[in-house]
Amino acid sequence: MSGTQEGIEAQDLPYDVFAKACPSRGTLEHVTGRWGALTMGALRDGSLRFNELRRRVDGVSEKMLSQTLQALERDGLVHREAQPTNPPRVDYELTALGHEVTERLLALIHCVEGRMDDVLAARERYDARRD
Amino acid sequence: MSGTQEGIEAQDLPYDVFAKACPSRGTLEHVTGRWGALTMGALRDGSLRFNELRRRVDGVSEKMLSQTLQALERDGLVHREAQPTNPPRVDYELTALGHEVTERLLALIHCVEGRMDDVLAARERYDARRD
DNA sequence: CCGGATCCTATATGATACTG
DNA sequence: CAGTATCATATAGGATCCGG
Repeated sequence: MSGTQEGIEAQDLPYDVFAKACPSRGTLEHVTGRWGALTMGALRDGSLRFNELRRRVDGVSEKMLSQTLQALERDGLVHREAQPTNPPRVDYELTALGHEVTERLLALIHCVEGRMDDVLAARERYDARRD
Repeated sequence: MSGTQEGIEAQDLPYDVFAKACPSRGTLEHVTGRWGALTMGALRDGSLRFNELRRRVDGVSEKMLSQTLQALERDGLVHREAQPTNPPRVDYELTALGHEVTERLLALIHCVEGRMDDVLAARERYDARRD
């Protein structure tokens, strides 16, 4: 037991995000978090510098972008390439693993974006029913 | 400009999650949020009652589950079926829209779960390099 | 240009008690 | 059972200044 999804095509994976203590839960949060998802999505088409990323990920602060990138780099999803020049130049790009994850992530994002009209309509119905 | 992803297969979608003010960003957060993702994933194989969900989504509190379900219901991703019996019985299930989203979500989750060994190895390398 | 350090606020989350 | 209400806390997030 212990909170896992039982039966039903359980492939006996060693990692189960439904279990409270599973480390995959943390990584999933890095990937799907507010800034993690957008950062990885922004890097899909190639490497970007720090401030380029800041502009693409509209609204992110320096602090959060820095923090987000470090978590993604630590998880092996993003590679950081620093040039010891002055002024410094740092490029970020997805690793092979990062690309795999980002593909799924973008499929999800595009799915949501493509259905937003339905979502907004549902919201109006929900709010109306609560007068 | 305005923070959108330009060029590159831009399908001119009306909604762009990279834009700060786009409502899709909020919905994406409901879907990918700590409890939203797990809740939708748990509902994939059929409807569940409130406390069944609580047990499947290991670690969620009553409050957060309730709050999460309301957001997902409002977005039209989850349907709530309440029976006016005593004691009350309430079943939650994915809507058609919810299923579409959840499929993508689970593809992402399984991708992450299946690559956790790589992630954990990357973490050790990262931490070692920082002694 | 790329962040690190600091301070402060908002929000998310958790624990507990209570109700129909 | 299925929540809501309340209180307390942790964490996320933002603004700003500073240094390599």
